[in-house]
Amino acid sequence: MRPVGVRARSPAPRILSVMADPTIVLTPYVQAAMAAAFGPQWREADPVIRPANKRQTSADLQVNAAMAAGKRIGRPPREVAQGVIDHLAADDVVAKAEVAGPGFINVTLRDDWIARAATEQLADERLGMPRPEHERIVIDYSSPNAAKEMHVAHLRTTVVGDSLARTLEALGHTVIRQNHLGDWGTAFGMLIEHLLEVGEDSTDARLLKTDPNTFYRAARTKFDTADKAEPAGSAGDFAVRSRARVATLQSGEQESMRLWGEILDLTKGYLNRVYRELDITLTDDDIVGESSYNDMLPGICDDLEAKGIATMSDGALCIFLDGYIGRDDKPVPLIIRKSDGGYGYATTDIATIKQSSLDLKANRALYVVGAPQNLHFRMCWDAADKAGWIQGTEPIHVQIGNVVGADGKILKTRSGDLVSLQSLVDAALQKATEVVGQSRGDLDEQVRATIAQQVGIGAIKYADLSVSHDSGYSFDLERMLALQGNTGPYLQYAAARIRSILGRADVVDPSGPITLTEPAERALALRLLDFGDVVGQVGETLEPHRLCAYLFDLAQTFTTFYDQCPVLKAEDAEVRDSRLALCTLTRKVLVRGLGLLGIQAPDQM
RNA sequence: GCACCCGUAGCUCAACGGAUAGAGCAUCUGACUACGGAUCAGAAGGUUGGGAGUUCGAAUCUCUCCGGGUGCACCA
Repeated sequence: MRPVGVRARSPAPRILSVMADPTIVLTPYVQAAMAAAFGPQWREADPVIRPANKRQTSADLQVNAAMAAGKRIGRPPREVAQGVIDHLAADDVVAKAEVAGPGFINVTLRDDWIARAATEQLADERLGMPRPEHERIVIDYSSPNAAKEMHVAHLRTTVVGDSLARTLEALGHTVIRQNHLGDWGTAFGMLIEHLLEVGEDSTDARLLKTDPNTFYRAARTKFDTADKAEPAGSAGDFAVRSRARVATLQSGEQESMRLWGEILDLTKGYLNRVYRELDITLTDDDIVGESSYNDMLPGICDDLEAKGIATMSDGALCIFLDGYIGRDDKPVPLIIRKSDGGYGYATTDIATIKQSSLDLKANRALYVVGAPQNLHFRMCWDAADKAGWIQGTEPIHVQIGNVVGADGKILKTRSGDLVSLQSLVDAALQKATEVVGQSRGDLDEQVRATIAQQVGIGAIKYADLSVSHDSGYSFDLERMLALQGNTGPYLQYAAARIRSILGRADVVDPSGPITLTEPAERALALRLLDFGDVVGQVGETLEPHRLCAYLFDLAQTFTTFYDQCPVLKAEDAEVRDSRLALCTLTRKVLVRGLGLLGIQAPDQM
C-alpha cells in the first residue's frame, strides 16, 4: 500500500525566472566544483546550502555538503570542503569562500552581485518568484453547511485554504477551488417545512441570508417539540411532515427540489457576504455541493463491493482496511452505505478523490480540513487507492488545528455552541476601529472605516496564518491587533510607511540601479532576494506561516535600514536613487507577500 | 486498548539532520527634539518533558517512559 497524505520531499526541479535567489544561483556552481574535485557522480548532489549561522560568521551562506560527502569520498570533511573551494569557479557571484568548523564552507556573496540581482528583481514582474513544474491542484476548503452560520473552525480552513490557493496560483499552477457545501441530509426536511410555514418571502426566510442560525434553530425547536411531545402528536405534525419531506426531496420531487434550491440560494447570499467581508476568493462557481455527488454514490458502493473491497456488516456496507484497529481490538469500518441505505461522508469523500484524480487529473488534491478528520481521510484514500481510483494524484490533508480561547479550550459560547465567525470578525473590526480612531483622528470617517476594515481583517487572517496550520492557536484580539510584534497590522504599517516615503520623493517609479555600500543596505537587499524561494517553499510544504515569518523579518530588516540610511536626505542623487529603489522593492515584496496571504495593504494607516 | 498530533524562554510561537536552539510580547538598560517614534540598539531569560539509540553532527530520525489534545460502526 502506498503511503498517502505525505508529501514526498525530494527536491522538485525549479525553473528560475531571474537570477535572484542566491541559493539557486549557487547550487550549480557548487555541484560543478564537487564534480570537478571528486568525480561526475557529484554533479547532481544536493550541496546543502543554508543561510549562514550569524553567530559564527559574517558570511551569507553555508555549504554543508562536504561533511556528508566526506565519508563516501573517504577523506576528512575539511579536506573535502577545501577541495570544493579550490574548484569553485564562481568569481562573479562569490566574494569569499572558506572552510570553517568540522567542514562548513562559509560563502560571502559579492556586493555588486547582490546589487545587480536586487535591481533585476525590481524589474521583474514576478519579483523573483519561481515557476515550478506546472501542476493541477484541487483545493477543498471552507466547506460550510447550508442554513448554518459559519463558526470558528470554518474561519481557519477558509483563511488558510484561500492563502494556499492564491500562492499556488501565483506560482503558475492551475488551482481548482472546491467549496464542499453541506447541502444535503435529513435536516433539509425540517428546513423546507419551516420555510413553508414562515413563507418564502417572509422576513423570517431572509434570516437565511443574514442570521442562518436563528432560522435553523427555529426549525430545530419546532421539530424537537413536535417529535418529543407526549402524547405523540399533541404538538402538531411538524416532525412527521419533516420526515416525509426528506423522502420526497430524496426522490427528486419537483416542488421539494425547488424549495431546497430556494434555501441554497439564500445560503449563497449569506456565504458571499461573509467571503466578501473577509476578502476570500471563493465564488458561487467554486461551490460543489455534497448533493452533486449523489448520483455517483450507488455506483461507487457497487464497484467497491464488486471488487471485494467492501463487505456487508450489521446491515451496513463497510470497508475494513489493514492497520485500522479501533476499540477492543476490533477493526474499524469505513461505512460507505448505512443500514438504512443512506450515505455518509466517507462515500462522498471517496467520490471527491476519485473525481479529482481520474476526472480532473490533479497532481495534488488538498483537503484543508480540521485535524480530527485525519483518520477518516486516510481510510477514504486507502480505500480509493485500493480500488485503483487514485492515479498520479497525491491526496494531502492540510490539517487545521483548533482555534482556542485564552483558557486553552475550543472557543465556545456560554450556551456551549461554537463561537460564530461573525462575532469574531465583528470584535476584530470594533477593536480595529478604536485603534485607527485613536491614532488617525485626522482622517475623515469614511477613510478610517476602510482602513479599520483592512486592518481588522488583516489581523485575523495573519493570526490564522502565522502559526503552523496544524497547531492550535489562541484567539487573542489584543495580540493580533497589536501594532508591534509579528502581526498583520505591523506589516501593513511597514508597507504604508514606505508608500509615504515614496510619495514624498519626486521620482515616479524608482528603478535604481541599486548600489550597496552600507551594511544595512546590503542586509536588506539580500533578504529581498529570498522572497521567491520562500514562496516556492510555501507552494511545496503548504505552510503559509513561512511566508509570514519571512515578511516580518523583511519588515524589521527594512526598519533597521531606514533607521540607519537616510533616503530622501541621502548625500547624493545616486545613493538616493538606489535607496528609493530599495524602498520600492521592499514595498512591492511586502504588498505582494501580503496579497498571497489574502491580506490587503492600506496606502495609509 | 489502538492510531494521529503535540510537549522548546514567564507568555505566544519559530527553527529545510548542521556550528553556541531563534523571534515577538512582557521585563530591564541605552539612543536620537525624529526622511511616519506604530522607531532603533542592547541585556536578561533554555538540561528543547525524561531516558536510550542511529549519526561526524539530533529540538528534528528510531525505541521507551511521562504528560496533554484528538479520533476510533451507521454524525458531518
